Amino acid sequence: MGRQFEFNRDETLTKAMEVFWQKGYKATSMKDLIEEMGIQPGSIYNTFGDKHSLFIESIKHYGQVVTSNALKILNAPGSPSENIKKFFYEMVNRPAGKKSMGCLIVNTVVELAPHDKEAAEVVNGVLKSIENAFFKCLKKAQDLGEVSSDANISALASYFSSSTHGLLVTCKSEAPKKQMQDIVEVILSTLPKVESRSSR
Amino acid sequence: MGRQFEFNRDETLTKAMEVFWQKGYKATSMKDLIEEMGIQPGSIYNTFGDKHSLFIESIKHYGQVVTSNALKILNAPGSPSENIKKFFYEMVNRPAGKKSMGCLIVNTVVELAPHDKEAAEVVNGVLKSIENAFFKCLKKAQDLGEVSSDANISALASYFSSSTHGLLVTCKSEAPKKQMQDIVEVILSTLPKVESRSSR
DNA sequence: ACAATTATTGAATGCTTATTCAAAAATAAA
DNA sequence: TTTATTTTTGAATAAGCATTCAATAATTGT
Repeated sequence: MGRQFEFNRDETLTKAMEVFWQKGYKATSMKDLIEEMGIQPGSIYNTFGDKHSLFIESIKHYGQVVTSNALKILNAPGSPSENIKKFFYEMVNRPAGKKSMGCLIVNTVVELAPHDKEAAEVVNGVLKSIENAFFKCLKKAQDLGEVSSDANISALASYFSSSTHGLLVTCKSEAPKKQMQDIVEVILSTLPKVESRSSR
Repeated sequence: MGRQFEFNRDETLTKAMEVFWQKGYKATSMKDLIEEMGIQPGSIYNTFGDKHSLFIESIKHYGQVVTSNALKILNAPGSPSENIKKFFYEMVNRPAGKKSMGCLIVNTVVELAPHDKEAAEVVNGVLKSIENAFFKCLKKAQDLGEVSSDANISALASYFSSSTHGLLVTCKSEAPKKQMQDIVEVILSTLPKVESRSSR
């Protein structure tokens, strides 16, 4: 009963997420959001609450997408250390346009986390999930004998997570693809090779 | 001739730099700057130009400090690979208060570089200087036989730079010191040990 | 057809922002 | 002491900001 919505909630949320991703929280104005989401202020406030609530929902949504994507790669059947390699090579092969955008989670850690407890909780949760996925993947690798049984896989999981952050910052600073590939090669050299292919 | 300045230019610039470092560019208001720098708007505009010019000068100043500090460590006499280790252990042992502030250069890469050409030029210059310091340090290590002569030291330099970014993001996300140490251990495992001390 | 309910609209709100400027204060030269 | 020069002050400005709300439009149940 009553008038029905003219817009799709998920679609407009995705639009908002993209604006925040591209411009950051503070640099995104309600005017930007109104234009990109294609709805009027009243509809935004009625549906998502204020700007901050909309941002929190945006990073939660982004977090879900990025987490499920990471899990899909790291939990894929077959060699777990090959899956970790795929994870990093996928990062290097991102579409050029999205490179300067980095990752909304990492961007939020840098821009907001220290002063915004609510945002910090969300992004720390996402980071913990992905680090945990690395850990489980390494555990499996260890069980299969791909990784030495006395390796500190907890440390390795933290390292891969941190290395991901590093790549996402590096790719925002005009680094050429070749350089990104070089970095990934070194990151992965901390893992024993499954098959001895090509490089150095 | 004429009235003389009542404040010290460098001191107020340092104050401004600290505010930008802590809060970011967009989240820092002129009111914040007026309070922290301890001078009135007219004096700021008269001395530094507008907010953006003051920011550019702030990141240039920060860049000089951080670059000279990195060079001091990496170019120190003695073993170059030991110097690289010191560089990373120094990062882990930063005062706790400054951890959530990360690094103004990395913060700027994430917040502004993609949309602010002038800021991008400054920070990319700083990053290039530090990566180059890593390269020269690795070259010296190679000449001394501390690093294998067929190692790709250009790739390693990019890797150490990217790893630094990663650590500076990780430390902004409430990561405990132990975890930071673990990560550094793995980062440094890509370097051959000079002396075989403790950990693997 | 009417009443009740709910979404949409966009102008209006009041607050914050960066920036300017005229007046006042301090200094140095004449 | 007066004049010229330069800095300081802080109120004033105008633009931009997030947010609200009364009016309007669309829909459903009676």
